[in-house]
Amino acid sequence: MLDALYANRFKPEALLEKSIEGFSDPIQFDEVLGKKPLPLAAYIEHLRHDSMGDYTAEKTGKIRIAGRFMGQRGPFAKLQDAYGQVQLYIQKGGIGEDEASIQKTDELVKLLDIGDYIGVTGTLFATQTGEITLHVDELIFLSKALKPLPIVKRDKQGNVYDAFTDPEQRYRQRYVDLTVNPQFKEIFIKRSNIIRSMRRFFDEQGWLEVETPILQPIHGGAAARPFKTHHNTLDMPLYMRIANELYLKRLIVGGFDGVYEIGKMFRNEGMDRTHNPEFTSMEIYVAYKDYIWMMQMVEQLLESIAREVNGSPEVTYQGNTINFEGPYERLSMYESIKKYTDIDISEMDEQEIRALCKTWHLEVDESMGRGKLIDEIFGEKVEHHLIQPTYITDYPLEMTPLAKKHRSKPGLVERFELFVNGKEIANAYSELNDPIDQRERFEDQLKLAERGDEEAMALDEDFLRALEYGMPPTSGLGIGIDRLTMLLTDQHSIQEVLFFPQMRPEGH
RNA sequence: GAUUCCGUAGCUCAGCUGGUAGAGCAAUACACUUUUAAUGUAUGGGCCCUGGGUUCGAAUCCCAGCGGAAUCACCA
Repeated sequence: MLDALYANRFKPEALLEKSIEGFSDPIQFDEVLGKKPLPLAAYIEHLRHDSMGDYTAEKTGKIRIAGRFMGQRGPFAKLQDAYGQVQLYIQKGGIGEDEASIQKTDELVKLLDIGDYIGVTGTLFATQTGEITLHVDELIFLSKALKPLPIVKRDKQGNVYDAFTDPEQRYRQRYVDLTVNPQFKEIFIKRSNIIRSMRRFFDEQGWLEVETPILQPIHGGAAARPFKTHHNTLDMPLYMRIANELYLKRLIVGGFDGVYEIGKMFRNEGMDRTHNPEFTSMEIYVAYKDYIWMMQMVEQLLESIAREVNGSPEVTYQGNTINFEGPYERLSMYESIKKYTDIDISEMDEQEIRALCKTWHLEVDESMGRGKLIDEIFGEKVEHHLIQPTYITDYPLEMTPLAKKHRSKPGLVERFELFVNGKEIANAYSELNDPIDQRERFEDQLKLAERGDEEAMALDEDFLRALEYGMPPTSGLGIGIDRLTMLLTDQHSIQEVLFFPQMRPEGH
């Protein structure tokens, strides 16, 4: 049952009567300037810059567009399509073939509400104030907005009135946010451009985009708590993937030179402004390469994305200017700790490092191995200093069960993480391809699990079997797409780069 | 999970030390057929998040719950 608001707004009998032509003879939107449908707002922008006002009817001909009616002031109305807003001139008593149709159109215009979809045909002209405007000579009703949109107004100084800003409503009703807040819509367009740009970069190298299982019997490849589900026919538990690394490596074993996957990962952990339970990652594995090669590849990749998406390798993020031009600073894990604390821990054993942590009042417990302790120090003392893109390399072996041992530094692995603005955005290894070593590393993880480390990695026998058939030397990389998007769009919160961030259900 | 702040009209918000609701925009009607957020006049519109408590009386004070935000914890 419609309440008073909607009954008042819908005026069903009246509208049906006025709009019958629109339903029976659906408008066909012409192809104009090779674009269909015509992005009129973009076209007008083009005319402003390139044609110096040559937007006469002779030049542009009749134009038909469709979109949302977004308010009226006298004979001037706004029509909004996917690309922006265009002013319409709707002259009372001036639209129609004969008296009857003129009257009908006038009545239809009076019944329009903000948000209604209409289609119009007309010619362009410039008003006294110079705004390029569509002089409407045909108008049909297409679809009704029963609920009123919150209308945001902006003046010439850029002041915003009556903004639709409540984050809860913006996220829950993203369709409204996208309709009335073009600045937030832009973020999502940019996100799409980032992914397209990345995909093109990889495709140009000849690497293959693949898809691997999201439902996995063993949740391998990372350390995190999974979402668990159940398959009825097989009557077995399945896990939503926390990573796809072990599957992509199986494909390298299968003979591909380079494979990558862009997709959702799922981690059953806390939510905050940089974590959502499902998030998008890009993982790539390239055969016959190592992590040194990968560092240089990442520099080229990020610089080219930044240039393509923002027009410059420099971006401003929360007041910091970040430059994605390579090469980036490279510091080993130990060097970085030495640089920011003046203490060299490279020769210390687990007990000494634990003692050091205690003098700094870091939260440590007996379940933490040497690797975790070092990670704790790094997170507390170093991470926040790394504003410009910086590679941290050569991690302690215990922290990284899937990376290859360092070619010259005992106890370390060939790994780097890329930090930007104090946050990790990429992680890469020279991949461990020795099945015997890999089995030992998994067994070390089991020991950590026995000590109470809930994130220790599970052993995957089939993955070991794949390695036993032989895997070429390979370098692998993962990039968090959401965090990269946050950086390139200057957003503080992951929710602003996800169309539908996870929320608690609305309850009453 | 902890702490702090917030929840009032479709939207943005005001409601002081308790006396049962206000503005602007949006909506409706009429007039105006024009401009560049905002024409005028009039009108309608509220389980003041939910449930308890204190009180003669609660949007306001107290408790619990629900939802959101920030910070912290967690998070390779």
